[in-house]
Amino acid sequence: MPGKKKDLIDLSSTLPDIWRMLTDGERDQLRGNARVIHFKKNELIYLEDETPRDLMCLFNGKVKIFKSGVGGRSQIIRIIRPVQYFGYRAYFAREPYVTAASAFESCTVCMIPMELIEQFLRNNGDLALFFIQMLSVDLGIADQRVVNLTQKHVRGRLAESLIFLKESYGLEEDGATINIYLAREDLANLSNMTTSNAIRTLSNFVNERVITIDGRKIKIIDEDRLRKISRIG
Amino acid sequence: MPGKKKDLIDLSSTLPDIWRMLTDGERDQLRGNARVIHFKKNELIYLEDETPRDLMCLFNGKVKIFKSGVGGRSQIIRIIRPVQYFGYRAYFAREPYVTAASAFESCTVCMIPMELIEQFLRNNGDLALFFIQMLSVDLGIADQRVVNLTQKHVRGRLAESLIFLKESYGLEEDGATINIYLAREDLANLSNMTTSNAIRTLSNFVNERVITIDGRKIKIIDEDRLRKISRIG
DNA sequence: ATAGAACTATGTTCTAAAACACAAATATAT
DNA sequence: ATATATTTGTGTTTTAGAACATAGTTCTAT
Repeated sequence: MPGKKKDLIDLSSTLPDIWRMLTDGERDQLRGNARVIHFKKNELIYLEDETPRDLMCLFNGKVKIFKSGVGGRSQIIRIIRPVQYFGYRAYFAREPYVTAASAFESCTVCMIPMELIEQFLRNNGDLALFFIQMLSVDLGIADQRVVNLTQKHVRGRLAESLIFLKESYGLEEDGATINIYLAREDLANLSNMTTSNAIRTLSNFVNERVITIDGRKIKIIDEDRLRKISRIG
Repeated sequence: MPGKKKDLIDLSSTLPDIWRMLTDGERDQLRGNARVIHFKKNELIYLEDETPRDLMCLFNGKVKIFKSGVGGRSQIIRIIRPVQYFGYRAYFAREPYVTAASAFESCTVCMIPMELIEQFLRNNGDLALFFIQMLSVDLGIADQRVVNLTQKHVRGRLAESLIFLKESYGLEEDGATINIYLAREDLANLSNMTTSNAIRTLSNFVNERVITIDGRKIKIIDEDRLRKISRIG
């Protein structure tokens, strides 16, 4: 069916890790079952308690994975950048989603039925190891995050988030501005604090000449100091 | 070599999940490479920053996985009961350990070289899925734990830990006493609070007739109320 | 272009939990 | 058995950060 949107995507270049590990037959199956879906800014990609069906691969845009906790307070659990996979954990655990995902900004996501992936990796040790490694890395990060979010003070947590955002999404052409446009509320939910505290602490960082802010654009002036603030908590 | 300690252990009954999935040849290899090691109470099993080498399976006893955070403050990340596997995450992530493990009480651990396990699961989809599922479940728990530890108040966190200990290690013959003998400090490190607060909050629970305490023995009197305290935070 | 909503900023008050201090009770070692 | 260390229990003080209040600012939609 020439002309169908999914045929226009070159999966071999957009799904680099997985594509490389597949046989020709598996690649055909993947081509026939992958869907590419576009999400607008702030649109929900999946919801807590839903049944997981697809492996998702973020082609472009930015995604947050979050959880609503006590009194509906939201906590951002992790953020996704291109090209990263997400949405597969709950399927493998045979559970409904315990998190939700939404688009920070408009983005393109490739959806591949998890049944297909499971079938592939049962006979493909490399692919199995690929998922085992991703899960293992994420679990290590989650363990670290428990300690950081519970033991560091507000300044340390915010500094850590800024560094984390920089390392995840990089800098703009000026080599200083963090390449993401986040509301203070999202910054707060990422760092486990109230919006007021995120705002106040950002101002403090500005006064201390560690960063500058221009609306939502954050420029890192003194990364060493920021890292030190993050480290000492 | 009859008489060697490792030959005395019947791996088919002590490693139920993995054993079931192996071929006869793999079972022979496993028998030849598995070691059984005994740890005394409070002995360290592995340390943060060490290189992971073995898959560990707890045959009996109780183990804590913990991390030292800001100012050396320790946080218990998860606890292991027989028969559970641990120690494999860091190997799969190709990282040094980010946690340490020690014996709550004297225990027996079976060590299997990770190289062997990796080799097995490359050709064994069921075994690969077994590890994928364990990691996926643990990652879901870690995500939930981030929210619980950061958003719940002291009472909610302690109530949650008590229920968690009960569900992990069960009750003694009286059907009420939690089957683990923990110092208040460990209870605090599990629940992200100071020892004083663990002691004080335990006393409060006693006054409210939710539990009774006799030294380190904790008896759950009103589990419904305890669950409610945990839920509302 | 303008109204309404959402976001940002800052000051003030309040509270949960940490920090500290000390005594009593237990455990451990010699 | 006795001394020493560790753990438990409680009261007091201090503080980080939440909650609340209010105003200015910037989006967004029609």
